[in-house]
Amino acid sequence: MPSSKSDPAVPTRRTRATGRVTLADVAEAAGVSPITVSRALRGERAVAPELVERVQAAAAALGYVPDPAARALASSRSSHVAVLIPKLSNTLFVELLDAVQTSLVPAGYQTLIGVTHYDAAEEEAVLRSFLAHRPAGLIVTGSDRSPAAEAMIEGSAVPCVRLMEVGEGAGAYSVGFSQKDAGRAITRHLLDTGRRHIAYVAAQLDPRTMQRGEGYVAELQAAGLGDRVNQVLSAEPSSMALGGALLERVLREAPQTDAIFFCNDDLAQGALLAALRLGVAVPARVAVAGFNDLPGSDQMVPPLTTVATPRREIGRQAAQMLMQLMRGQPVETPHLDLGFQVVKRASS
Amino acid sequence: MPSSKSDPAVPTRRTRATGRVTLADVAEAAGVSPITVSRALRGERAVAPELVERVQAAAAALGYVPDPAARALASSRSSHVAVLIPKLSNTLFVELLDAVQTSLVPAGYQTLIGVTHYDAAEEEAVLRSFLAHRPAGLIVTGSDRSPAAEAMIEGSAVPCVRLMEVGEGAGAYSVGFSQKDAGRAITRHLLDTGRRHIAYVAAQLDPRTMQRGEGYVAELQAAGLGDRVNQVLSAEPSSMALGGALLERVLREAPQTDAIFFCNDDLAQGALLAALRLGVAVPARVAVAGFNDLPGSDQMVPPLTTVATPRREIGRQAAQMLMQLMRGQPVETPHLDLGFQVVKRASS
DNA sequence: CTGAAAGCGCTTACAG
DNA sequence: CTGAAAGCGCTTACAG
Repeated sequence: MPSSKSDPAVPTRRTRATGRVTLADVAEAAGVSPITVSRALRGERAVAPELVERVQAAAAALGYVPDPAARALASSRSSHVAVLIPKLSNTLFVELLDAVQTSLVPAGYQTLIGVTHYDAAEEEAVLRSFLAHRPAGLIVTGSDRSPAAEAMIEGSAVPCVRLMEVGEGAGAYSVGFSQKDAGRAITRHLLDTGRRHIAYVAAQLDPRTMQRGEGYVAELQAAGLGDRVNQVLSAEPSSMALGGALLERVLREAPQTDAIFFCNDDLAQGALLAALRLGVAVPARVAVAGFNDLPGSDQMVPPLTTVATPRREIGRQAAQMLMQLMRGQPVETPHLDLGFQVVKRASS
Repeated sequence: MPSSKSDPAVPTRRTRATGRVTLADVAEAAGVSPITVSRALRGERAVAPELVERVQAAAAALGYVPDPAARALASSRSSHVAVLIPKLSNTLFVELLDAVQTSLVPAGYQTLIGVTHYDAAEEEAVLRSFLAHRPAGLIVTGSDRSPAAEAMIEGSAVPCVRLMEVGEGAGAYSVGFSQKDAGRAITRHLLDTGRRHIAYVAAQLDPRTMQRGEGYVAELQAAGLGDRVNQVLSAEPSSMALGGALLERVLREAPQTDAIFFCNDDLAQGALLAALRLGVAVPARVAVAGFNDLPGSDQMVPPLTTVATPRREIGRQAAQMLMQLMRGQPVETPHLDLGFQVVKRASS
């Protein structure tokens, strides 16, 4: 029979027992105080090895799982890491996210994903909501945000690592590569193969896209072809269909074009398929290069020349860096440049 | 000058002031008790309209943001919704996730994303960790999980909606469509165009893939072609490159094949590109059909015949259903079948 | 190295 | 319709 509250044989229990195994339960089982359990389980030193063992055994036996909410409330630090990315429709960001998550989850952090849609107001709203969770860390894409958003990040004092760009203007900690240098490198490759009328075709127009364009311009100028600069910029979201349309447009409006550098592989893939449909010979009539080396680029007909970007490694290293910051450990290389690789395939 | 703790003019503050604006601050500003603020802000009835207004004004003026951890601890329900998907490398799941998130975030829920990699042990680990957060709701993909995982879901009493499959065996609540019927429909389309040697080529081999295969078999049998069944199953992860390789293999091992139904568009896209490379005429020599209508399928050469699946709508509706469950509201259609659409393009 | 006390910022359950 | 009390399950800060 269930014992009533007035039953004197039953020790007084917390009124709102949730049935959950708590620190106190483990403490009782191990014969120590709750605070000792807390310290032992968190691996805080200053606990006798013997007690640590006893506590761990008791915790395992009871199936104890710490309550993240209680922990967050008491310590004013949650186990959440907030990750802000512009879009889920770009494979690049999904892979970045996947890599970050793969590193963080085994270490006991929960990833909170915020999609900003390249919109400052949305980013601020997401940030506000996330910071209320007192995340232990923050990972954001690039360094292009509103002053208000920057202020929120600064004001929160939450460790923050920025992805994809590197160095000056990329906050205190960043992992990425030089977008401009990458734009230069692929442009140089096209020049090296004899192309002289090279267009840069971009969509979405985020800061990284523009930086690649700057690299393209710089390289043309260095080659004495500054007057040949032809940037075709579309603010529309990037897609394969758009890439095809832009190829057509460039060949119509600037028929002398003999090479196109697309800011992202989805555009370039779409352009290659459109070229097949239209009977435009690639690379004979026009060379095509992309950026990022996304899935499928090596399968195209012809295979797509592109710039391979180390996004998985960027995600992994950013997670490592953030974990060091969250633990209060020093970071030896606050701006980590992981480089890039020009991948020469048959489209150029 | 900063007032010292012993300064008698300073009212005693909580020792560990975090600087955060709390319920108590709002209560003081509004001249009511904290509990009234709590109720007013949560929109609980039984608060005088005038007070609600006063409280909201005070909260806005102070920039009050509720602490999710405190809320979770006190109510033993967090604002988290855990979403379990097999992989981030399949666009299908990313779009599902995006749709779920787009619906949930504006309603004040935080999405916790768990990637299971089609691995039972990983799924159990993720589930264990997520359930410790006492999520308000749970969204999982399909109904293929270990008894241990099912038991954890049941035992947690957290409302759960399953995605992509529908009806019997798909738990208490599901949003999706009949994978088997979709497999039948695309097979019938191939039969209708005169094909008689149709192969079903699948990778990854999750339950949904197998259900599509059952539909393929059923439709062939219904057409009196039960002896023509040719299922080529690869446990490898799905990819465009694999699709190309499987096309080659099928045409080599079963040269009489005049149509291939691939379980996912990435395989089919890879097959179409391989066909271009190899000079295999599609659809003249062999018709190709895919599944899901992923980005790019309409751009292929020739454009890919496939089955359009309403994954965004599935994500959206699942989120709506879950919100009703989390609010304790009744759900009129616990198994929501959103159907599918055969998209006839030039590859068949 | 260990612990008793207090508190994190909310909500629940009980009164009135 | 409103509130005082207690408590959610941890960690911090202070002692010893």
